[in-house]
Amino acid sequence: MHWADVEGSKLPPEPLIATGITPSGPIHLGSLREILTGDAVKRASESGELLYIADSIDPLRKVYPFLDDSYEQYVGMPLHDIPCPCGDHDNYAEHYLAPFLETIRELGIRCSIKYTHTMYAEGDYAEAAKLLIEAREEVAEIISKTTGRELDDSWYPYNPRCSDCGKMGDVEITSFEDPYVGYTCGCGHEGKADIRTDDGKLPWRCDWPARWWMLGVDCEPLGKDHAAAGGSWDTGTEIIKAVFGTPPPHPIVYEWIQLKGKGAMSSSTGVAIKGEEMLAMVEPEIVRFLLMKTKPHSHIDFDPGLPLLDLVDEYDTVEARYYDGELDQDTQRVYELSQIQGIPEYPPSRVPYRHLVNLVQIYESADEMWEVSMGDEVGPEDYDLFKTRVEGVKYWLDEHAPPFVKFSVKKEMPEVSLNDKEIEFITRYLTELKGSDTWSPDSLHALVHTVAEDVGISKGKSFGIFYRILLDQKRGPKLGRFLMQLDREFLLERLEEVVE
RNA sequence: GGGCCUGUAGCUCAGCCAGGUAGAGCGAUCGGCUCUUAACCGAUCGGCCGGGGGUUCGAAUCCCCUCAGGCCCGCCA
Repeated sequence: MHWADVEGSKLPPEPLIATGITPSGPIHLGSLREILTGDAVKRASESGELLYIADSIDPLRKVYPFLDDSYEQYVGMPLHDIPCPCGDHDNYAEHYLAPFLETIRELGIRCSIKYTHTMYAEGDYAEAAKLLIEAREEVAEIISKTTGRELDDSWYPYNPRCSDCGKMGDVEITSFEDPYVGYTCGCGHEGKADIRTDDGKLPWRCDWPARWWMLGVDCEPLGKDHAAAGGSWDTGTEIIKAVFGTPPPHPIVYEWIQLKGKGAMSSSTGVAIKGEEMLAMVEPEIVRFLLMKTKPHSHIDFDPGLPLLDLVDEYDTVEARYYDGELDQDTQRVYELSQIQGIPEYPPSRVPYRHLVNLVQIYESADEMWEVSMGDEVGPEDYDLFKTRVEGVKYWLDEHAPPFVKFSVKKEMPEVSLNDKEIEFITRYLTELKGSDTWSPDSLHALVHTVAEDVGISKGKSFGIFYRILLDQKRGPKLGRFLMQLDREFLLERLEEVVE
């Protein structure tokens, strides 16, 4: 059974599946795994609901490397109250969230979205905050017991926000008279915060169980950081039982995604591929496929270079076999869970990504490529699919392709000096070419061998001549297919030019 | 100090949860035309399933121990 079905079968009917993120930086493929895991389980469990919580009231912790120094003044303020880095969004949180929300929409994820700053402002946390503060000694004991961390008597499970400087970092609570906590801030201000509002927030270790309780969360995918012993999962489960008297949700722990050779993806280190960058390279189904085929607890080494092509090929193969009914049950399920909305009635025809890597470098427009590719396998109804993939290949070539796959067909004959043998080779090749009206990648390829044999020139050299006169490079893509992809007239003219 | 994950063919991995004759893709080799760098088809080669012990009629699979690698927590989230 597929992992999503296994997890789904453990949940009650109509489960509420919750996940979330603190939008403090670019949201990458690793974070995508969290919501996609939730989405898979939601699909596996009938009539489940998926909830995505953006922790927009969480304060900015520090000036991350991707921020400029002016953000120093906002450290300690809720993300929702910090200006947008680019100026186009309402605030800091929205700046990072907006492209991500667009990405998950394109991935076919249907979920409701909540922002913690509105949840606090609207009083959703009022009851939970009260219960937690009243039980603060017990909560403190749970936290210190499971983390080994010392919490003194003045500790409260509540972080007020200074009404004067707007920051949460340096505030100490001095009293509690329901519903107000009195505090003094490092800025010198003394005030009180209404725990029924967004005057402050619960610390994460308490916020999390509070959500579970008040929303009735049945299942939550969580990163391995939370799951480690003494982590927030351990304290959260204890707190929800002790303070709220309800059981914790069913956890699904997922592993990190590593960027091959660069370590774990992380927004703060910049080692990451953003969700929208993934979609710029490959179809959304393929992003889903990567995560659906891998069990959440296995880590993924993602390599956006040449191995990306293997992933795309694998998807194409699985897709073709799906419609041929040749897949085992799990792989079949992987394919289904990779779809954006429903299973296409007919198998989509996809021009191989590797093939397009050449075409994109030969032709200017997608239409030209389309004409060259139109064959038995590709019908007009697949044009949109084709265009999307062409765009993806272009992006991949610009951003992630290794240098040796890149080339450009020279419109003018490059300056090359060919010796008599080489010119003789091309002359013979051209004559043979003109005499044959059935060109195929194989025949063009084989012709190199026979002509080279006749002329008495080495095979390696003879292949090289083509790359020199067409690309001004010593090497290039597989020759037979490559020559077929070129415009026929253009190829003949270039060869004529060599002969002259 | 603690936790999780991984270790199966040259490489990437599936199979483990519900024990029953070790699998796929890639690579390699050979053939398909004298076949190149990244093509296609067919075939072949290839593994005491990290090591040790236990449970069992039977273990890659379950249990214990051990070795190796990776990551995370013990600030914050």
